[in-house]
Amino acid sequence: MAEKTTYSISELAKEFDVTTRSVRFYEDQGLLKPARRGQTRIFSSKDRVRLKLILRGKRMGFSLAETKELFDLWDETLTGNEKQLLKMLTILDNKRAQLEQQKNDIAQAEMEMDTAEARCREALADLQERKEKQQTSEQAGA
Amino acid sequence: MAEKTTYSISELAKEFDVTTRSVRFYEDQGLLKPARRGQTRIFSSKDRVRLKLILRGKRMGFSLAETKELFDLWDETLTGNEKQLLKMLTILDNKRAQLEQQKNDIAQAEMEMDTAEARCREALADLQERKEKQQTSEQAGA
DNA sequence: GATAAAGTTTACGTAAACGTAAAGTAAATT
DNA sequence: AATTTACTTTACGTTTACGTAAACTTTATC
Repeated sequence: MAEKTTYSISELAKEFDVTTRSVRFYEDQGLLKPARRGQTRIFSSKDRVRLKLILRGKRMGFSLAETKELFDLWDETLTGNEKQLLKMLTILDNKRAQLEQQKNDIAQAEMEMDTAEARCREALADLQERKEKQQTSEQAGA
Repeated sequence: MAEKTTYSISELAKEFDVTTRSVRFYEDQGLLKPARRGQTRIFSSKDRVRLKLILRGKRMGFSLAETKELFDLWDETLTGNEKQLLKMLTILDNKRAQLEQQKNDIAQAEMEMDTAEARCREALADLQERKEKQQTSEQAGA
């Protein structure tokens, strides 16, 4: 049961629910580097992983340029250059700080959504009460 | 010690580290509704809160349009219309789902950053070893 | 062999979120 | 009175992340 190793552009597009245009654009920007058979793009499972990372990055508010920077840096670490490795470590630190900020933001947002929901439910309950009162007063009047 | 209740555009810009251009743009898009003294904008603490929410939203990857939608909906809930209240509740649910997705994304990213950092540190350790070996061999050769 | 289906390049168009002058007003300072 | 300082509006420019159309090739199907 080996993992599938190559993908067509439309296979990837369908799997991740993006347009082929987007995939080609990501290649154009240097985020994907599919092989070619003639003109046709052939995506590897590495490309697939990168696409997944691109999209997650987008959901997290990262620009394509930011994501590309990470990809490039990561590739450079494979050369083992000490300077690059250290740079990668500090960048990882920065990203961690960003994630902390995002977690805080999310926690705040969740709290505010809790109080917002509570207020909505109260307002709805009030409306219900009024409805019932109106019904009883109608009964009394009948 | 009452909270300050009004702010100039540059006060807000400085506090939140955005340009006055951005603040004016947010007003233009209907996200802020400062009062005026003559032509000059006078921002209330409500405006200040909204600006804070706008920026948090941006950090979380929300567009201005999305944030505006939330603002508008929230304002509408104050009228107490039942339909609006129910709509608000379902939208809150959707946003919660989004936040869950983001939390998953963040958790995934953190894990991958852990392994990335580990690989960096290993590579650095390898480099250190080689350096030391070279030094000892130099000593032996001398 | 025609024709559809999936792929390609090239290129212009667009929405979002501002940046960046340009030109003017209004109040405070020298 | 002149100038600095903080505002204002108007409006064109820019970047990002694609959409969309045109014109073409390659492969599969009838």
